[in-house]
Amino acid sequence: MNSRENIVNKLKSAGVTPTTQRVEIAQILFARPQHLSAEQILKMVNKGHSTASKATVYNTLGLFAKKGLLREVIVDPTKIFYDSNVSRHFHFFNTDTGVLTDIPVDAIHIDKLPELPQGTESSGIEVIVRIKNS
Amino acid sequence: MNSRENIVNKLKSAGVTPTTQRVEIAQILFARPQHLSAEQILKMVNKGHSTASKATVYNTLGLFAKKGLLREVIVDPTKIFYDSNVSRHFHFFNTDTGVLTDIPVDAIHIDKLPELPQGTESSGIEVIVRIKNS
DNA sequence: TTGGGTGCAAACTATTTGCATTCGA
DNA sequence: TCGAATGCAAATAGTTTGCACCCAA
Repeated sequence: MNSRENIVNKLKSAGVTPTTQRVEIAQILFARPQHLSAEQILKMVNKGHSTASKATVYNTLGLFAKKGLLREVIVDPTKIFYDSNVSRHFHFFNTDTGVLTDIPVDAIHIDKLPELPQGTESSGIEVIVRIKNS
Repeated sequence: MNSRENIVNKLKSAGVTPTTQRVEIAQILFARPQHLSAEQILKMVNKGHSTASKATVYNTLGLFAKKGLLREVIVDPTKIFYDSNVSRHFHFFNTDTGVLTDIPVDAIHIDKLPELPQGTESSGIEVIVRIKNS
């Protein structure tokens, strides 16, 4: 399902030129919904066939996020997580283990939204439930 | 109201030894509810009577957060915000301006909470509404 | 061929750490 | 006094940038 061809098309329809490195990175990310840091992605890419430099990985992740292929999750002050699931959902963040887990959208019900400050529009709502081992 | 004496007592009751630098930092933070970065606090301290080094500011903020006097707000990958309002509330984060604003607790209603993963307990729920200038 | 993409290394920034000095109960 | 707190500078980690090279349309 996530054949190379599918990935190439996914990138194209997002307006991203499918270069060798970008396809390699995309194949890793979109193999399944997951939360990865740039460093993890860099390592995974370089275990595979093609390689990519640190700069290219960062550039690519930033580009994918801007094009809506990825979601940046900011929960840990030391690094950004990239979430290959861009559908609406929330997160648990375990501060002991550093592991990010999904909360399905229907597990939290928000029935009232605040008024936005004047002159602004929403670009997304995030719910993070911080947890620790008990 | 936020006299030096009050601040000293506040630190003491939180189990924090009230040294010169800590009291100075606390006076700035608790003057009113606000969201400040470590850098801003460093500058503000050093405009005042006493001074503090960068390391002391970071140490102090970390200590205050651990003791529950401050809340760390992680919304910007480049820096941590320290919120002197520790009562339950949520945040707007304007990604254009970098400004963090409070959302009163009653402006959002969450009527269903997710089950936590086994062996974990919650240490806080955060809601961040990202906004941009329209 | 030629402009976007890539790679490398250096730059940058926020934060942390090691260690000698100083402060305060 | 004597351990805790501080200050400084260096170290660290994640991320960004500058620029020369390269490849694919």
